[in-house]
Amino acid sequence: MPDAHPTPPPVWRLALPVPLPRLFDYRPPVGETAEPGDIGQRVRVTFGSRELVGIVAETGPADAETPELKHALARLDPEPVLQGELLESLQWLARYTHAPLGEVLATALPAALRRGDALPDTHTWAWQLTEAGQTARERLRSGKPRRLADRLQGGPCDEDMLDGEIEDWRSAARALAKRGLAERLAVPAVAHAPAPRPGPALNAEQQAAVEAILAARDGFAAMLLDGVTGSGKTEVYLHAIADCLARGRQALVLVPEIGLTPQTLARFRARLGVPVHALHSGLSDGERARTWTAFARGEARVAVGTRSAAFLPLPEAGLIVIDEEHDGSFKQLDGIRYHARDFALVRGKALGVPVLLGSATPSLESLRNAQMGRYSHLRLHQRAGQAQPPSVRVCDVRKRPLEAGLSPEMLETIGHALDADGQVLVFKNRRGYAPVLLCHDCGWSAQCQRCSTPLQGTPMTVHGGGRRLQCHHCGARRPAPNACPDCGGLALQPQGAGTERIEEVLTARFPDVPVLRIDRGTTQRRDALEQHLAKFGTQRGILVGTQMLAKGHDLPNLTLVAVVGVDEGLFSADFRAPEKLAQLLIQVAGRAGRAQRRGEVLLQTHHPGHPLLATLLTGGYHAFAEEELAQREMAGFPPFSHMAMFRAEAQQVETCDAFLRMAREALQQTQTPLDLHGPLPAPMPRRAGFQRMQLLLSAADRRSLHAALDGALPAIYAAPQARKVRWSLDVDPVDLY
DNA sequence: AGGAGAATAGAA
DNA sequence: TCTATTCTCCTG
Repeated sequence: MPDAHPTPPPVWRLALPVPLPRLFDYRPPVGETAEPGDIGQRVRVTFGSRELVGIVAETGPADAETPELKHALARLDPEPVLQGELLESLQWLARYTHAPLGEVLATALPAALRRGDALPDTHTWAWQLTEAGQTARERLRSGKPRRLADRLQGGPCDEDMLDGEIEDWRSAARALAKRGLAERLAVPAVAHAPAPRPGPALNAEQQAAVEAILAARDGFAAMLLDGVTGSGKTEVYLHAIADCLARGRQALVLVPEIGLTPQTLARFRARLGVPVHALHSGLSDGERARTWTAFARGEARVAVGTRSAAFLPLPEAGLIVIDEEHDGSFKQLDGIRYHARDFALVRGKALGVPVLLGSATPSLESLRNAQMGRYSHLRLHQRAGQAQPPSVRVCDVRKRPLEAGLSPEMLETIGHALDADGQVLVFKNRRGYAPVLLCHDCGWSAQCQRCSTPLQGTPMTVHGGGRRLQCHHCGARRPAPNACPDCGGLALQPQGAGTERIEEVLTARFPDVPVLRIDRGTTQRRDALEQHLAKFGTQRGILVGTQMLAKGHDLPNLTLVAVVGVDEGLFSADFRAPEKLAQLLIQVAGRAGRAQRRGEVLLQTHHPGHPLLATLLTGGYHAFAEEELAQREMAGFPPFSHMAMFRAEAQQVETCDAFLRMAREALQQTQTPLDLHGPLPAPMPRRAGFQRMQLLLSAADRRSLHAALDGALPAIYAAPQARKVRWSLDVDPVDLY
């Protein structure tokens, strides 16, 4: 009997890469049907007047309201590109960041796949000797080609492996190929049987850490590997990864942007004996898509990558490692504002595999999680080598004549280090854009009278070209004083001199030694830092730089690290500044002095008695962290509260203000317990002709924060003010001011 | 977001 | 009156 109300055929609900918080229904191409198994497939559709690639997010009956749906143009994949755990984790990420699913999925897919390109071949390239090559090998003169020929004697060898074994093998291979002695061949990327090579023996602490990781390998576990600089965390990773490979599982290692060096990769390759896939922003779209696909097919085993590698499919996952977990580069600052560490933890949980977070200076969030028993806490106290920790001195610069922020004592110490044929690193801490006002005579800095308590000062930041002070908590404004309210001195000045000025002064003062400045301006390209440092070598001279120089390349002849700009971290309006400063000081201090010579660290400050410095110098990072966590708890800052930030940008300040006030109103309407700060001018209130403002939300528990956002966002999206500004929402923002 | 059609303001 | 530019609306 025919159905009186025939159920309409199911349709696809597509996640499209547009900033609209909903899915779009389409009928499949004519003659095809929508099946639940289509979820995760890419399809091409017309959307308005353009064509887009979307992902099937759901299937189901069409919405009765919509009269006639369009047909999709084509199905792009026989199999879903996104499925299982990765798709579920990405759906979680869309909910957590309150971002449209389509944009999240587009961010997760490699660019080539996002555009709709076919899934690439995943064969790898290998080299082998030709028959002529076999016989001619012994007659080759010793040199690169001979070394390569010897290596290929045993059979074909993967290009990836050669990268780790023979330097510049490509030119040697070209030479052999030209003479018909070697050839390149495509080999299907089957999982290689790992051929690990032994490393140095582990000390007792490392051994214990490895055992703890192996004991937890059969399910999800978050583990904080908390080890001092030089304690051999990488060895622990390598052992855990080798075990993971031996069980036939995939391993993912996330590293900060600055940490993915050829040396790091070479070390992994040499020890693990399988191809190690690097994922970083320098890859071409093609390479990226190939690696992604090879992991999706379970062919590739080990990836070492930066932030976006957190989106790699891992159907046979066994372990996730996040090195330098405290590093700020894991947080994406535009588009989908995700935190790769936090997302990796979510994935580890969904995959049922351990997640290992390593750092010498763990984030306060992770330390708190360890304290609460959510992470197991593996400590490495011993240094692996025999290097001694550097001596650290504080240099009081109150009332001292400064040249580009450098005191006479500092210049003198630099001179001594150079006289002793040493290398000097002048390190400029540069955090945030909004400077605080500081009295050079007594160290007084401007605080908000309404928000400060005797325990916790709330700095005001300098705006309006030095004329005005503003509090980023309550929005209070007042004119900047002309004289210091404490000592009456007239030496009030906003913090900060740039690295260029420092370089100038040092070049003038030490004309006979090379001065090399390393910062974003001089070092754009990925390998430029390596090249600069290699060229500089171990000669006597001065390096001037920022964050980039805090870690990475070895500087064996570095005997003095001089740190300026410490006060900006001590008195920043951003509650995370002390944490960042402490991490940086520990890291940068770790650069001074190697085995032969004891290093020296000099911190220049107006606050020689500041508790942060005192605690850090006497008790080390963990003593600092404990005090700082107590401060955060008292002040109600993360990890004891949860934050989100609305940012808006428009030609007119009033437009931004109107949007954010509307958002504020909508959030208040939800009746959720929230603290709202703003709208306030953003740290860089003007950029490229745009005015920028922000609205900060803070809630005691995460549930309230998300409830408020869930409740308010539909109204915020729909409001007329939203169409007049460029706005964004950042859950768990890291840079507040 | 991004494209299209509508509204608006300047130049002949 | 015509055209260059900004504005507003919509996307299935």
